[in-house]
Amino acid sequence: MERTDKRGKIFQAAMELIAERGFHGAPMAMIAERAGVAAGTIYRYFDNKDILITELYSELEEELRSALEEGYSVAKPIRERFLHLGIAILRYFIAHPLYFRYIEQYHNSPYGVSLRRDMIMSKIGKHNIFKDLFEQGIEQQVMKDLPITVIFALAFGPLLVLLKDHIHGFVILDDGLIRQVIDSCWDAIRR
Amino acid sequence: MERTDKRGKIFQAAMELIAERGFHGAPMAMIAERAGVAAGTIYRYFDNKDILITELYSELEEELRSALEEGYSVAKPIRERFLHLGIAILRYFIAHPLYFRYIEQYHNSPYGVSLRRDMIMSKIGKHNIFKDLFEQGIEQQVMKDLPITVIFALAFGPLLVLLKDHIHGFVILDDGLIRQVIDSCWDAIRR
Amino acid sequence: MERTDKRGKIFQAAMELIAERGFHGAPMAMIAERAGVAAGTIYRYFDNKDILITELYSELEEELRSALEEGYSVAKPIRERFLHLGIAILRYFIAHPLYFRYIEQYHNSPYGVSLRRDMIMSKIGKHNIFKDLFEQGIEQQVMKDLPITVIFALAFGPLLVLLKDHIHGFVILDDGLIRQVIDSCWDAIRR
Amino acid sequence: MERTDKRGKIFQAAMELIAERGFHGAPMAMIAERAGVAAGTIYRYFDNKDILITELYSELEEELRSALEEGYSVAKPIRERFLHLGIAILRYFIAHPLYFRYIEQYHNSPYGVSLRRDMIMSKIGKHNIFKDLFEQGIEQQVMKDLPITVIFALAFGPLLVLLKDHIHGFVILDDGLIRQVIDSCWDAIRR
DNA sequence: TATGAATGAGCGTTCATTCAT
DNA sequence: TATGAATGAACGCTCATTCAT
Repeated sequence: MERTDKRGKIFQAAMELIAERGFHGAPMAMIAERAGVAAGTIYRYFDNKDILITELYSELEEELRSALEEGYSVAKPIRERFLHLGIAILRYFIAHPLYFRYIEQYHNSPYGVSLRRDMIMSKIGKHNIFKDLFEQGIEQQVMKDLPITVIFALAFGPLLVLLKDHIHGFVILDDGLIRQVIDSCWDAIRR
Repeated sequence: MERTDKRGKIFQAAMELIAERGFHGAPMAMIAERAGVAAGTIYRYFDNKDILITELYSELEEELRSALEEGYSVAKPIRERFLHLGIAILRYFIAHPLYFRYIEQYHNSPYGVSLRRDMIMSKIGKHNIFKDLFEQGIEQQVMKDLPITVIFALAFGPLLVLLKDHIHGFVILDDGLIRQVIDSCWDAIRR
Repeated sequence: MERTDKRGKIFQAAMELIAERGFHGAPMAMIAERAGVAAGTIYRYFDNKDILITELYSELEEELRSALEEGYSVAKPIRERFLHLGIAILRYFIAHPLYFRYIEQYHNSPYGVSLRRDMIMSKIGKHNIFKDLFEQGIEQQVMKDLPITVIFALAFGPLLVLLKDHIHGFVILDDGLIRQVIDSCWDAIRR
Repeated sequence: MERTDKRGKIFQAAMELIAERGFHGAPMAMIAERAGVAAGTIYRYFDNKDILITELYSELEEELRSALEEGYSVAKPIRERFLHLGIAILRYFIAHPLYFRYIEQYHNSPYGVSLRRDMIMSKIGKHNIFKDLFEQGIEQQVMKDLPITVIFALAFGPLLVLLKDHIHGFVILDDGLIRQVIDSCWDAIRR
């Protein structure tokens, strides 16, 4: 459609700058410059900065969801599904560290407060693979009988911390370590 | 001494506003107003906003540290020490939710980037009770042989997520649940 | 090109206000108002107030230099060249009293301290017509054998005082008086 | 009288700071600190900063006048009296460079604009030794028949420039040079 | 549709001055 | 008389947003 995909360029520029410098380190003029458009042009695509930020977040979240669902099958056993998700999350954000930083920035800001609910958990609509997985896990007595919120925290809380550490270079998450980490998370929630 | 303790009032006002609205949602004039002082007065106590923010953080961190060390004994067995710390962290921040929010804001900002290292881990000087505990745990083969960073993430990552949830009302962490959570964290790191 | 020449208007407004009221009597908002622009607009043309002040000075200095060089010829005898310069200086600043005041303000401020060297003397590059003139004058034994700094002071010090007086209305420098003054200055330096 | 002469200390502190840093580089709090008094104390002695500045100027001017009058005799011939004054001015300010800087600051500011009239010329009351000297000089046809303002500029303009240069280290005014300079000034005004 | 100059509210900070002690 | 904590107006500057071109 768009010859130059200005919208995409604005998105990319905003994502990079905000991920690297925070919302207040990324003025609209700077986003425009990096996107190669005029400042006013951004407002053709987004009503204001808040909307740009929020839509960008939604898009990233959607992309994450589809990445996680790739190769995911509800037919597989609980544990296997859990391992798949855990590994997929780590791999995804290791491959896209800026996405992780952006999402973090978002959650840790007035923007994120409104739609709330933990990062990956943001189940809009009926089907949330995490929720489904955990409910089944508890039902089948494979997982501890704890509130889903708690299961979620036990399962993925460590990943958030580790991804931060990985991005900052405090630890290197290779495939072996990733597997050990997810196994340990499983230990936390399994019966 | 101080009849009115303006410094304390400024601290409290800044902490509340920043916890609730972020650094940029808390202009100095607003902090001053909530503290019941004139804008210029803040500068008698803190050279500038950055220093106010940083000193406030240091103070909160120090308070946390001393809260955790209360009743903590290196003489006790590893597992018991771990339980003590986990429970203490949750209880402390449940009692002081604004402290938690403030500290989160701080870490998720250019300020926190410099001293980096996860929240509670910020070990100044030689002895860090977390580091000591985990090193001994690994050495005594009570904990998994993983990098300390990873152990730390497994042990406390869930708590960060849960505290957020608790503060937002998505879960209620009573004593029973607290205990179950910490037990589960232990499951993640124990051999 | 520019229909409205905002940069020029800002320059003019800044020059007038600073000349009349000093640097601190000319807030950016006031400069903006007189220039007929918004306060923020100034910053499109000048990074900050210091740069506005410094560039304005450079521009004025350049204009002065070119005014002095007009009709000046190194081929003419020393005395004639001296008369030309003296008269030209007085005429130039009588015609542009605000320039004189601005330049004075500049030299009498932290800004002017760095490039220092008396007002008109500010020789950039090799060739300074004043320096050249005085060196030749001394060499040819037409002028007293004194340090150039001293010759300069004797030659132009009176002009600075007189221009101030003229601007304040304490004396009226007409062509006759101008000539007498410059002749007297020549008396001070000639052998 | 005053055991500690706070007024004098405030004067000295203000003079030094303003001479070195300009009016705006010398906040009342800084003056107070250097004077060893509390900020509020200054207001016991001077109604406000403007008055402090103005009174300080008057005092310096008075001190200069009395320094110049020392050894000055109307009985001596014109030329001798002129030499006396010229040399005395240079010596005085070479000995008190901060006084010179302060007076310069003062004249080059909104403060100095009101009482105006050139530095040393500020004749309050009937008898001004400069005015008297120049009037007699003209009358006796020892000096050129020029407006007193002009004579004054020719006589003392060079000194102002040279003192600046001396203070900045661009020239060293020793006794020999001082004499040559004053002689040259005499050349400018003498018939 | 795209531009980017222009806007002006809002920020962090300074400092002359006041006043309770 | 002296203090210095407190005040708040005013400053330089930023940046989300608008709008004439």
